[in-house]
Amino acid sequence: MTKAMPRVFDFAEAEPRIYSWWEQNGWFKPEIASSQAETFVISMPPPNVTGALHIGHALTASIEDLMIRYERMRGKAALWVPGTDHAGIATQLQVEKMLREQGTSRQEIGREAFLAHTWAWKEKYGGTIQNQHRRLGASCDWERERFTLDDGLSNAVQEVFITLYEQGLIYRGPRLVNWSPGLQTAVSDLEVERDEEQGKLYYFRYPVEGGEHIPVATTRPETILGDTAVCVHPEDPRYRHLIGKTAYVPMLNRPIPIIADAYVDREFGTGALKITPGHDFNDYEIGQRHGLPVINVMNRDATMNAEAGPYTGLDRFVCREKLWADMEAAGLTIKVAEHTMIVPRSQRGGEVVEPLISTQWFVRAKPLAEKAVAAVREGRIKIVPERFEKVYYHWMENIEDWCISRQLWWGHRIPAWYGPKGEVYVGKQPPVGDGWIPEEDVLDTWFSSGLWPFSTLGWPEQTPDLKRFYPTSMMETGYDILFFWVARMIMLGIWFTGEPPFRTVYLHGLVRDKYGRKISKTLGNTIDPLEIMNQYGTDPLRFTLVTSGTPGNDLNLDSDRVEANWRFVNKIWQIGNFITSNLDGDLPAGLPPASELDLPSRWIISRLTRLIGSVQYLFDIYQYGEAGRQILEFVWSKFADWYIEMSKHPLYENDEEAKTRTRRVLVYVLDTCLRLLHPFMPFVTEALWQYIPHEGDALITAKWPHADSACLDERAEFEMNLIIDLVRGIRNTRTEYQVDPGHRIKALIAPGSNRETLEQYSYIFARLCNVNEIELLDANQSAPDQAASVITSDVTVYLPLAGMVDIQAECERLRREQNKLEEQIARSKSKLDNEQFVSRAKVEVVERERDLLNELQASFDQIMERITALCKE
RNA sequence: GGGCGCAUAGCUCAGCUGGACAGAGCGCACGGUUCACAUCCGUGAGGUCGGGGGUUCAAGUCCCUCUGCGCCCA
Repeated sequence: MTKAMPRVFDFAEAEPRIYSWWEQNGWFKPEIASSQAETFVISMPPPNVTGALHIGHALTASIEDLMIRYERMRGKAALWVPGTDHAGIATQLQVEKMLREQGTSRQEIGREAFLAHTWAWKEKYGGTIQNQHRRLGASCDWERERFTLDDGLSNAVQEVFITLYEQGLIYRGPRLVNWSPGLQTAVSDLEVERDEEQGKLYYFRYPVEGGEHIPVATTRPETILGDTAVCVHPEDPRYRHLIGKTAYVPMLNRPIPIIADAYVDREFGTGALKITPGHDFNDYEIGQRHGLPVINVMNRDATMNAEAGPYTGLDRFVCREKLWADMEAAGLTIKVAEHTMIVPRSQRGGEVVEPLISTQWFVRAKPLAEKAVAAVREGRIKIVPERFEKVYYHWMENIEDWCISRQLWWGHRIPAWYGPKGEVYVGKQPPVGDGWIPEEDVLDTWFSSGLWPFSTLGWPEQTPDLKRFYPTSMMETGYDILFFWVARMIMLGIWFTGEPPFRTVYLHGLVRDKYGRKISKTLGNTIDPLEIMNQYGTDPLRFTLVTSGTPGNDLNLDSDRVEANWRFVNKIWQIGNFITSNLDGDLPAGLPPASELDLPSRWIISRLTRLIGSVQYLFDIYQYGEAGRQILEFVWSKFADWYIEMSKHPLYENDEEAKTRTRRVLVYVLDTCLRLLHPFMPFVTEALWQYIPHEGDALITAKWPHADSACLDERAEFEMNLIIDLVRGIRNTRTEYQVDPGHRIKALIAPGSNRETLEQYSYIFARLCNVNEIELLDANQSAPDQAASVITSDVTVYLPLAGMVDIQAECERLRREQNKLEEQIARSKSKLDNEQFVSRAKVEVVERERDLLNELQASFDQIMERITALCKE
């Protein structure tokens, strides 16, 4: 006996209840599968521990949960490892902001107190995002949750650092790095964004010995103070005579050489280049080639240092103005021109990043990258969509050393010590003896997240989890962190475990607003997933996120679609309502034998079987969105609109066996649809499944459907298509003749070759197009003149609409139909007359075309017969 | 400079391995209180699939090229 269902799906009530029921039963754990089961493992991209859920997380979680639920239903030991990231810069900024509001600063309270504050902050806000993932229905194994600063993971970080150092792959040294003056730390190349901006190009005259001048242009005049050469093209006739002479740095009068290098672009600016190895990456290289000294003129806060002479202490931009004004006064300036240039800005703070000489720790990336490239080339890692493989190769093959030290406090402290004589020691513990000072810097957050797939499973310990679940199966994340994260996981994973950390990389796009604009706080177009879930529930949000786009491409999120999918959720619920309210007592599980089934049942089962096959194919090629759309189409436009409507006939008649058969089909189809939909919409499907007859405890652990080709029934599909076409034709005709929808009409059917079927299933017309009286005509019987006709294949339905049918109008209608058919027949015939088509196209295609032509021909004959009988010239 | 993506109905998007008439949702027009659902049902209007060329018996779908928009790398 089934329980009565509530009339509407109360997601606010159901979601938390169902989620904790799942969780408490341990169904999120891989242990529910047998110990021999194949594994399927995803490491969740760890969100910022103190962050809040945004729409991008919702997309990530929706896709990953879909994958996990699908594989779990397929019987795999599915493990989704959740966790969070300490997000060094972001979190430190949050806490510093708080301290500022309290009137203090991290410098004031010191490192230890600051870290205590940050841990407290993490404890306070750390749970937020996990709970928000619960709201999304994420079926991850919370008992295996990890945090990048956990002891185990910190140990992994140290292990990796020390090993790489011992292998000579980590080194420390002064180098030109990207310095973020606002954050007061070095950042990696990836953390610098380069955008075109409108700036100025300053032209000025560089004094040369002997009273000559050489014109030079720069976008950053303040760096003049750090120039150590002027460089010209060796073949530039304008300046050739100056090569080897001495120039003098403006305002400082420091002598520097004029050198020649083919790097100089003679077309740009004045064709002469000032060289500042201490503040420009290209100049640094030129400086190396020519053995030029490196002069650093800036402090870490981007004020000028003592090397700047009279400008010492000025901010870099103030210095720029002041220096230029002084040069102008000294008659050294030429002009200032508008200029579009590339400005490097900090990804985080947005301020202009300064190339600065600084002693930092680096990873020599090339050896790691080589293995990482090979893994993808050899197919041990597959990237979906495939086009990203090219992007990956390009980056990996041109990889630069990775600056991994950060002048922050929140993060993994670099395991290094400096001895009293300036020695460097790398290890977990300081060496014995006095005077060893620990390294102050911490590691780039991505260094620890680069270990995520194996550090979360216990590495470097050979834990049972590591043995069973590593390598993981799927890395699902946004394409925007392909380099930041995915590439580094691959490099470090292979280097340290000897295996790629995952088999497949699936990259999704960015969520944008409905007009395709990037989501940003300043634009005010942020989409809060929590707001959407409050309004519509989780399922519509998830379904929308998964079905609105295609892999690897950005998706424009339109709230109208969420609303439409909310209606879909209701539709499913109402289908359940209908079916459960029409059940009575126990129902045998499964389907009755096909031989006992009526035409609509054989048809819906055949269509459902095709759907399952199609969904399987689409899942196999990661086309989840299309799969979801097809399921929706089936549920709404096949099952609800047709089968359920037709099922009312047996359900409301008195044949108990027919009733039972229909109920079994209804339950079977609904059950299968719920299984197919569960990975997309876990809550409503589970909630509803509990109301229908089922075996097993929960849908979350139910078996994924497979297509049984024995259920395909082409004949049934043909016959149902015919009936559906006729029903549609009758509906059209009724509308065209403006027959009141409530008005029941009579139909005379000339059944052609389908007499038996139409006789048996004439109730469908009664039910679906309000025809109350049906008469099947014999071959020799003629139809009344006062009737509209609906023609499909060799069947004609006459609707004697007394007083409504104007014969002339009907003839016009028929002639329009005739013309249309003639066109179609001509098109079809010309194809079949084409020898090339018949000989080269696949047999099925040719056969289908022949069938089509036969159908068209039959309709055409019918229509001509009617025209002859009815229409006089 | 190199690479990539997108361009399909008024709007937002599908269309996977090329195969009759090009699809959905929303919007629009018309009509519907019958026992799952007005969070619904029925009917309809609306598209030279960005332009051009090519491959093929067959192209929105593959190739080339041009235009526009966006992204990544340098």
